[in-house]
Amino acid sequence: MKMNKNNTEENIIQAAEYEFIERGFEGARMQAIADKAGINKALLHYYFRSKQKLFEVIFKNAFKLFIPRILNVFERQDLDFFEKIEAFVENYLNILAKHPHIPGFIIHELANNPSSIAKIVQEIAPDISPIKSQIEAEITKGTILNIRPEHIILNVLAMSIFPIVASPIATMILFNGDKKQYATLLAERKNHVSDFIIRSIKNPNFK
Amino acid sequence: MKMNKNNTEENIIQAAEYEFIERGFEGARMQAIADKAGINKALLHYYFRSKQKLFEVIFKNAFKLFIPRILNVFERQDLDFFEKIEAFVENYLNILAKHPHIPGFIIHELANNPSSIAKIVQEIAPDISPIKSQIEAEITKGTILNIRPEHIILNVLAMSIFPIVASPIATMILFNGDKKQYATLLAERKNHVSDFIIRSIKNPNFK
DNA sequence: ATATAATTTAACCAGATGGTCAAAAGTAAT
DNA sequence: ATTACTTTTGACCATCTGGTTAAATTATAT
Repeated sequence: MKMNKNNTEENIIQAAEYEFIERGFEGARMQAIADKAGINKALLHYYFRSKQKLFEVIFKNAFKLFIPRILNVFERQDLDFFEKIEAFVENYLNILAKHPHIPGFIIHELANNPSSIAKIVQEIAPDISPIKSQIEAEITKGTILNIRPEHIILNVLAMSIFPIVASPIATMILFNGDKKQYATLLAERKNHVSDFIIRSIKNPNFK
Repeated sequence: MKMNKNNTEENIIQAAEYEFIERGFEGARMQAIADKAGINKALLHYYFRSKQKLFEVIFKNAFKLFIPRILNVFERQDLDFFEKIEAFVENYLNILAKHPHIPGFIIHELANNPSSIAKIVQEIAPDISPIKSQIEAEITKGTILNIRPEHIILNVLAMSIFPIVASPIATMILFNGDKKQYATLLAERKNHVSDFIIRSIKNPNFK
């Protein structure tokens, strides 16, 4: 019996995405992927030669989502720097809310550091130098305090990503495991994070 | 031949710690642990009945390190709230620097959420209500802005933990893979993080 | 229709993996 | 020295896992 003629590959990718992101490379099972895709395990190897190859496809996809369209926002001429931060945080938190398991997946797989995927990261990694220079320009103008751009970038990412990556523990510690309360907190952060950042970097003596 | 009479158990734990934290539960191999402990694989099962049991011991230890002695710092009467934050961040970043792989380990294993370890977390999870009430008291006093305590706590943890958990990607994105530069940045954060937090929560109109 | 190429499957395989067992080696007490 | 107990080992096992192969099925072109 045969129902899908051409979307087999897409089925596999979707199934693999779920399995790899949910269980990690080591935890993922080719059989589970085959089952979820509704196909034979041998067909998996027909489309993607090995677990490793299939994984690399999934990882690449995931990493592209993880590396946000920051750059777009920071190229916009119609926003001042603070507005750019606001726009970025809101966009990014929305993306993360849709794909909450991606960051943890990336981080974990990259910690196990097989050079194969490190290479992928290097290829897709974005160039943040424009953002750095924008921050430096703002510092020169005097609108924001003299803080190393890397700290600011890291703080924005940390405050955006960490609450999602660490949501199980955070839920436990902050709300004794109550997921609804934690979801509410996460929703609040769309405004909170950018406010928090801006309050801390803004030069109170400007003008 | 027999060299260690009684420290076998300790050898096992150390070896298992390394293996589990480095490779995760799924990636860890009992054989590797046995080898690293310099013993037979059967002896592993003699001391700890199963991989799962051994893992739970390691996880518990790791989690105790991950959950910092926050509370101690926040009970000190000789520090005002801002000084407490400074002390906490410095202490915590020092602990994390000594055990950089723990947070990622905890987060990843908890994401795979087998109820067995969720139970462990629940048992050891600290009570943060004293910190919450301290923050609320400061808000009432007017020393800090009206921000939900949970956001502040989450931000402190995020800015402390994330740069370490995500160090491979962060190093890649911020410094094109230059680990030394990233290490320098991490060192700077011992002052940066608390300053950044305090600047953002301090009420500029107080008194 | 028929030859050709692409897709799919069932059956298998070798190696790895967590775990067991009975016997050996070591330790301590009488 | 014998007994009794604990610690350690080598050999082994059932199962799982990624991967292969040859044959069957389906699609495509002539």
